[in-house]
Amino acid sequence: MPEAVRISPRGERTRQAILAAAERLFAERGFAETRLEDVADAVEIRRASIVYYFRDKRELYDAVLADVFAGLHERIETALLATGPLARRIPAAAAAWVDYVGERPSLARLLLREVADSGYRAGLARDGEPALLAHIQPFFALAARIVEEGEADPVLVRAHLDPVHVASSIAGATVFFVAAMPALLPGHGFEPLRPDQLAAHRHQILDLVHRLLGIPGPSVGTPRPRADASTDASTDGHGSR
Amino acid sequence: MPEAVRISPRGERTRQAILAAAERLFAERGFAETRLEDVADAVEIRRASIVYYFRDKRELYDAVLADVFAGLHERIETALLATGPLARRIPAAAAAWVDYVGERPSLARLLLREVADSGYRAGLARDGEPALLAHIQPFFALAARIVEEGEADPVLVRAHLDPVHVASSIAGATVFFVAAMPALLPGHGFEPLRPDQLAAHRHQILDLVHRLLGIPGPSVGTPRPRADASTDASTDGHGSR
DNA sequence: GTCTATAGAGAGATAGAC
DNA sequence: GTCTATCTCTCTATAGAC
Repeated sequence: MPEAVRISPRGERTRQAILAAAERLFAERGFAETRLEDVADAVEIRRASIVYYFRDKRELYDAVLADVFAGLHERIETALLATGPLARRIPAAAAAWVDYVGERPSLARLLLREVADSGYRAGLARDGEPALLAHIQPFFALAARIVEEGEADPVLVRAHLDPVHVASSIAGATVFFVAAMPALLPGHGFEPLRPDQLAAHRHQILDLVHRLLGIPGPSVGTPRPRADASTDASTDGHGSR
Repeated sequence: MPEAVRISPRGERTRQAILAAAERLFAERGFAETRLEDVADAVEIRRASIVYYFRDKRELYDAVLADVFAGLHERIETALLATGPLARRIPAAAAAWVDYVGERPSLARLLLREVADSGYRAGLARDGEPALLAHIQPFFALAARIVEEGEADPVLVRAHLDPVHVASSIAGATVFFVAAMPALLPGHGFEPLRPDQLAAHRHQILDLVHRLLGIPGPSVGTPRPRADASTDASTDGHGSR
């Protein structure tokens, strides 16, 4: 249902600014705790103007989720549908996941919240449908393709794993890594988004994936998963948002 | 600061009932979305009566967190301070973690939410201090003891891992496993709390821990991490809350 | 201990001017 | 497109009777 609201260049900029501000605030505070007033302030417009672009708060939130998940899907899809054996494409997809979360850490918190909300309550889109599900569906379509392909792949058959189990472990580990670190070690200078620390995490995840697939991974001879604050920042300085 | 409010036997029962109902609702819906009215309804009292036991909503929430985390701490502490080599106690602690989450799944969602909230916003106790931190502190004390002990332990020294990294991966994986499964596969009969599925997850986690410690784990010769809905429920029937 | 009743703040939605 | 003004509802917190 493409909203028929055509938008001028200026309007498009405003719309994007609203989306960006909302993404950050919804991620940091959650749906209920986020005030439209604060979103408006961040964009330096008035609250009522938001309604011009998004019917109501829920629609704005859904637009944010759609945006964030679409970006992720694109990355994962690219990795999974590339050429080459599954045993390479699957780790590539895991790496793409980690990198995307690093670039767009809002995703980590939004996902954390959506998962926490899931199953019961009010996290429902306008039509009373669970919000997360709609945005996750494309990933299942992807997964189904891969599983099908995997049934003819000796590596996958041998590993004989439960994709949901695997995906949920990876997702949980990364999302916790990004969001929980600064939380639990305030003042320790922890920066999970710093390129070197993110790389360490990526390494750990890849290691796990390879192990689950039962194929030799990057860990061979490289015992490096150590990422405390004392790591020398010889890489560079940015990596935050 | 022990509240000086002495409570009669009847009062104690009411208090516990409020705590239990609040735990479930805060976990399912989050702090902001939970109505004290709903808590009262669940206990079959009137909203105003809650105030007799808990000054306000925030205090009730903090009491819930304190209760849940205290229970966890007890389990982990027991496992970690037992006798025997660290290489056995650490996996035991991981298993205790998984089992506790299985018994008290509220913890998974509460933790998910607290982590998502962390860093920025309003998840602050009365004194303006981050809520999570206070309840997590005892775990750090524990961790510090173990790290100190580990410095003299050849196994630990060799593995040379970052405890925070490890703990966050394990926590993330389990919590996602418990909360994300039913969310992402509604209607698939997924029951992460079912004993057999929980056992499969515990196995996966232990495997990971052993691998990280660089010692032989339970995985040797037992390729069993498969936990889809088709698993025959030959164990038993309960395991839900 | 538990209740009824009410006060009071907050925040989303809407109407309509510019 | 963006604003001001206002309406209305929801929910917490409080006062005080039983």
